[in-house]
Amino acid sequence: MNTNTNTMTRILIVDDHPLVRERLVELIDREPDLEVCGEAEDRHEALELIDSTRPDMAIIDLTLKSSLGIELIKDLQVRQPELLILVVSMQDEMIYAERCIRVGARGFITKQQASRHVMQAIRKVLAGEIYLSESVANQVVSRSVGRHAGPDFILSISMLADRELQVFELIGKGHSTRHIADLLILDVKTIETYRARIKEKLALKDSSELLQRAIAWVHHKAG
Amino acid sequence: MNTNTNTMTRILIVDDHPLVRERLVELIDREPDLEVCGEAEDRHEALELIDSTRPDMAIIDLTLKSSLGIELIKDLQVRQPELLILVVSMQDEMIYAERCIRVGARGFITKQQASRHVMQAIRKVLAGEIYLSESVANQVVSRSVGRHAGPDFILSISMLADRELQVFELIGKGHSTRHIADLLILDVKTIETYRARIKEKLALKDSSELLQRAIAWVHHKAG
DNA sequence: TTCCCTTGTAGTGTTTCTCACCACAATAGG
DNA sequence: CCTATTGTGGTGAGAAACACTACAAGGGAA
Repeated sequence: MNTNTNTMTRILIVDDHPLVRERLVELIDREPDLEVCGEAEDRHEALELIDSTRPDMAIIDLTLKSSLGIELIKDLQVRQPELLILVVSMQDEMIYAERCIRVGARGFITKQQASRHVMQAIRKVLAGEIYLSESVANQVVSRSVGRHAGPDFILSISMLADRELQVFELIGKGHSTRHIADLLILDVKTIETYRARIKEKLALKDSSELLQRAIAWVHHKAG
Repeated sequence: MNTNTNTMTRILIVDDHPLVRERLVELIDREPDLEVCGEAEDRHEALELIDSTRPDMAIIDLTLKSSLGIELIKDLQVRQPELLILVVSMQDEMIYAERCIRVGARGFITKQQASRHVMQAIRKVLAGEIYLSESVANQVVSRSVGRHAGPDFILSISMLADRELQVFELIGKGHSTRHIADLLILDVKTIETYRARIKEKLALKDSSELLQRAIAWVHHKAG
């Protein structure tokens, strides 16, 4: 532990994979101005450490054992609103990035990225900017080419009309078009129109992209 | 690189997470009698390195990008039958451990384990024994007793063949039949056969039941 | 108030997918 | 040794998705 503790940026690591934690600790501790002030494996430990160590930044794994990472982000934001949160995820699904940023994270990087990118992400977040890893950012770009999509891609789902959203959620639960039609007492053709409109609004190109988004959305809502 | 190369046990690491790879390299290289002879991110690199470096042991991440972990184990066994394989997984699902051991892996450990357990696993496998991490071994017990997530749900899924399970999981992530065929480099017709067999084994009557089960399964695994 | 855009609803015709069978070689299990 | 399972593909009929088109009702912008 460095003696100049008060001049250093203090970082808390929350990840349930020891190998990853250990490597992160090394990467951070060898920077002269950064230091790891704690390591947590789960939500409970994380909340305790956040209170006892008051870090400047937290690096959080999205997929912890018990509780969802997203909930943890929200909790941390409540306890310490000025905390900078960088999410490290195993999945490069852009949905997760959206969700994380929406609830207050300042960066999103996947574990597929080289460690120098991890450090870049840390630096960028510390500098007050938002960091998105390239694969995620590319998806964002390719999506905002669509004419409906503005810079507020994060809110894109809120652009859906009521019926569209209803259908979207049923899709995400794995229901077929026919089944949805039966449930809503509408013609199959009508549901097909909704599917088409949803795809257009969310700039999705085929039905599996639609399905994936819908699954992720339902998953998200369910917590 | 140590000069006594020929007296050392050479290990190949296959994992698509740089942070994990780097940490494994450190752990291994600081042992006097072990050395890392290569690192691979995917199946292709792994097969190349196995031929060019002829390692004594391979440490393999089960969940590579396109979830071909099990297939990779089989391939490696074919190319170099005397190769000792230790599987490192993010999931502690017993099903995977079973399958891995069945196709020739000599050990199964999760990334939730502390790094000293990783080294224990390496040593045990090198000594010719089979290593299973505790959490996995515990699941064997709790599976015959516990009932939280519906044991027959899991049991029935464990009746799926390797390829069937792969396809099942990809379905649950929302991929289309065509996309799955592309990912696994198989004919669409082959995937259709797997779909049919999965439906039969799990007693599902149509594709949306299949989809719903698959989504639920992926969800279940992801927590 | 007029006009355009969005929403809710549905039809037509073409392409793509699903499904119920079939096939066959290689193992695994008994 | 024999049978069931697994991994891989094929055929043809029927179902579903897709790309358009249509049209009435409502909501704002001009």
